[in-house]
Amino acid sequence: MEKEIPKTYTASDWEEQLYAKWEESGFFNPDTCIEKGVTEKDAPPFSIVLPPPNVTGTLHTGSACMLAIEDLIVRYHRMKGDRTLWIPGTDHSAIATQAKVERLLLEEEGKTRHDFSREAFLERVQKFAADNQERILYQVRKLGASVDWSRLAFTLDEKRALAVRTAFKKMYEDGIIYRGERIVNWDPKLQTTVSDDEVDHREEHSPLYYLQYGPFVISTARPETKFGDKYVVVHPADERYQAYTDGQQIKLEWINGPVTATVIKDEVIDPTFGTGAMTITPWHDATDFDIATRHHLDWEPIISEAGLLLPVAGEFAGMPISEAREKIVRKLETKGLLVKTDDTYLHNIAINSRGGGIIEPQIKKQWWISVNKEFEREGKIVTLKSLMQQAVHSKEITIIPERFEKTYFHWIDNLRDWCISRQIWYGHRIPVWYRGEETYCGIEAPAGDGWEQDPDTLDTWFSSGLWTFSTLGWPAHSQASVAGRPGPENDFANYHPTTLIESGYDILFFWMARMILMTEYFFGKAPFKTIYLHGLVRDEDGRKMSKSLDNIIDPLDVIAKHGTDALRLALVLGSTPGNDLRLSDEKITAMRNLVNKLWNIGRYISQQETDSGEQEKTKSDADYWILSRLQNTTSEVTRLLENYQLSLAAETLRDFTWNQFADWYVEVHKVEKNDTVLHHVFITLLKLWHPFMPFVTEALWETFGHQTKNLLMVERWPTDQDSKIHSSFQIVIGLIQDIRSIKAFYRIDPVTKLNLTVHKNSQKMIQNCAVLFKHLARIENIHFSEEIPLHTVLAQSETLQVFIELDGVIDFATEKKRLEKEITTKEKYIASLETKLSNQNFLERAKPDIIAAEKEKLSDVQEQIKNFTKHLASLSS
RNA sequence: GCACGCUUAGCUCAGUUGGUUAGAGCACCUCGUUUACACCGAGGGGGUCCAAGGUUCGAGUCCUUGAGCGUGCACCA
Repeated sequence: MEKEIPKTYTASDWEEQLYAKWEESGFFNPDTCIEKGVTEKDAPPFSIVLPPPNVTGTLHTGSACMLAIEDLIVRYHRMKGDRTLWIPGTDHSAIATQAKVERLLLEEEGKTRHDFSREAFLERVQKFAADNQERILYQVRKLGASVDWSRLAFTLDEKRALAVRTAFKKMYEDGIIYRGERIVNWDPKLQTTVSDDEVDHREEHSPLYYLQYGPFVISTARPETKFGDKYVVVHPADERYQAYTDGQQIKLEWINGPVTATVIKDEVIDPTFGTGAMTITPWHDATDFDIATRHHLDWEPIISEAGLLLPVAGEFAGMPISEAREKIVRKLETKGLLVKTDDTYLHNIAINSRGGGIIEPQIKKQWWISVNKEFEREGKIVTLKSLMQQAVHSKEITIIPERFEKTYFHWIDNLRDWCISRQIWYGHRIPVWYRGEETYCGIEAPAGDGWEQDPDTLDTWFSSGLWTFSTLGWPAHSQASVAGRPGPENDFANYHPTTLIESGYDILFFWMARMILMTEYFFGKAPFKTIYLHGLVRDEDGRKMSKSLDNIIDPLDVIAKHGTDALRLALVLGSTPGNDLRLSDEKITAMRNLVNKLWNIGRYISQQETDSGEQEKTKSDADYWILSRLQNTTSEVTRLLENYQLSLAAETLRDFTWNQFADWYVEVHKVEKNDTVLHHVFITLLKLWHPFMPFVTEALWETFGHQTKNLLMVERWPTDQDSKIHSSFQIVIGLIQDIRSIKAFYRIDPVTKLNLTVHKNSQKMIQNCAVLFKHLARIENIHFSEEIPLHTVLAQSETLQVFIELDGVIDFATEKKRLEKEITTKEKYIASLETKLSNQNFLERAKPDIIAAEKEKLSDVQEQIKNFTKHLASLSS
């Protein structure tokens, strides 16, 4: 090669142009692969959707982890010859995006959304989303993701809007979606409801007040909600309150004057908490709401949606909660109603996890998906809950790691109806119109005058729940799509249901569960076969990355410094599904070194004279050895990838690349010069590595592969031949290592060449590779003899023995000690093997191959110890 | 409260039907610039696999209990 190849691989010199080449080739699109003959028309499909990143977010290490894993799997399947489709997209993330834009408007222009018309505000949000989308998609490219850009989707685009409205309409007509007045999680800050799953809990100390409520003492952490309380609830079996009967009315003095309280007996009360008596505020507490519903009690609002006290609070009306609480407590105190205050009380406050405020439960009329409504499915009565359970229970879906199945079932057990309406503006509008008493649900607005559309929008996860099929042409093309025909209009038939979904375990409920719900409901099947959950990426101290800790690792910084391949490997190697992983500089550096190692193997190969006219050389022991190792590696890596054991696959490859190929075979090649084998192993290795480190392998392929014009990306995945190759070279390696070790032990300069004698019994094995052996072990002369010279040092590997001539160089007293120590170690081992093999139970119950292996071990060690002993004796003579 | 996970070499972690004398990377020690690579090479030290019981011929791996750390869900008057 004329081209000067740099000693180190500089990722930034390659990555951009390589990605451009891949993209231009069209091979990210399975239709192009079929068209160009890379993939068979009837090859098995492999489809996966990219978990759509938040359109206004930035790519974090978690997304990088996701992209690394998915691209790895996708590239493997594409090379394997599967019809591989990976659909990219972004999510409008309704609340998160709107909240962000609102914050920016306030900061930059001092305006709120109410300073705009709904349309004008949405225009601003859409512009912001569009601008940001470009950035996030650029980042996806930087990671090397081989997604089919021609099928790019957005959860809020036209096609998805049609899917959303179609889905809503069907569920509405089936009565699965209903409108109902129930208690909801209300965020006073963002002025919207959120679902149960979007609520985070934070522990907080707040005073627990004990208040005199007529003859009862009740406790509360929220005195500001107590104005309307006219029910006092006790456990029916609580003896302290036996004197009071259910429904009994009691007149008593309360915050703003006399009230009539009614006694309610309900088993939900925990008699051991506080005094065992409590008053209820059904409008602002879910448990209270349940009690009120059960006993048909009245309810009224105390706090407005803006978080201010209502007229029922009398003199406190109009105050925000924070201000009112203290004043109310003071008034209760002066009235003598405050019994005591417990300052040690710890309770959870609910927060909107989407950057919102403290949740204030309210009763509101909202849209819901009923998860418990029974309906008929193939002659059976089912519910959405049971369908979701069945999908995993029947193993139609496998979750990796398996333990998340339990978490999933537990979540479903606690699942309540899903509140899907939001009061924010950004999102899919609820496709329902009202006119007087009439309600209309449809894809389009109804004909006629006077119809008003529901102002609410849908929970962003409603549209995400449809993602696996809304991206595959449903509903526009799903009916007419034909399996086996190319083109996006046939995607539904070709690729639905998808093969795999991959994401962090933190969105198992938000997203996976909802996709299962939707797909099971609409199609009676699961949206994917396998769920692969990766862990959270943490900093090197194991902390979650966050802005406040200032410990965020930006994937783009890592890429700029060490390259995408190094980053991807750092996220894949040494990590297991479902377990968090720590990302450290050391780890990324180590991976960069691995990338560079492969690069330098390529560099070595490029410097060899490739004499194409030369006849293929006869294969040596070492050649057979590396070929058999390659074969093992190929089959092992393939097996591991099929089982989604990505880290082990990478580790297997690293071991082969570095410890077998680079450390031994490249050194062999310097002597034996078998270019054909060297090249073959390297080329195969590039293919095997490609899914893990796509850039450097493609770069090497381009530079050194040159026997084909194709991109490595669409080369065929290597298969292992059936023929088993045998080679004794591994034993020679062991011998060389033993010789080196002996040299180091005696502090002999490694460069020093030694002479040795080989017993006739081992002659053949050494002679087969004599030149090579001499070079690698630094041997000057080899004598073959039945007579072993006196005063030598024994080096052995399995049955192979050589005698190093070191008379006059070393102290044989030391050598005796060394041998004695070796013998002692081995004797211990023999003892443990003998114990095992003399155990009748072991012989009767262990599998025969295990017993045979143990016996072989024993005889091997016995042989070695015999050699040592014999040699020790010769030293003494 | 219910559930799940982690605890293996100084550090970070692998170890998938229980079966080589328990592994890797980094770090450490000794030696080395041999023309692929010092982002390197050769050699080496280092572990009662959290504890205690149990099942088994055999346990890092399975069961029970406990400890420490972490996570999810529920409750929270």
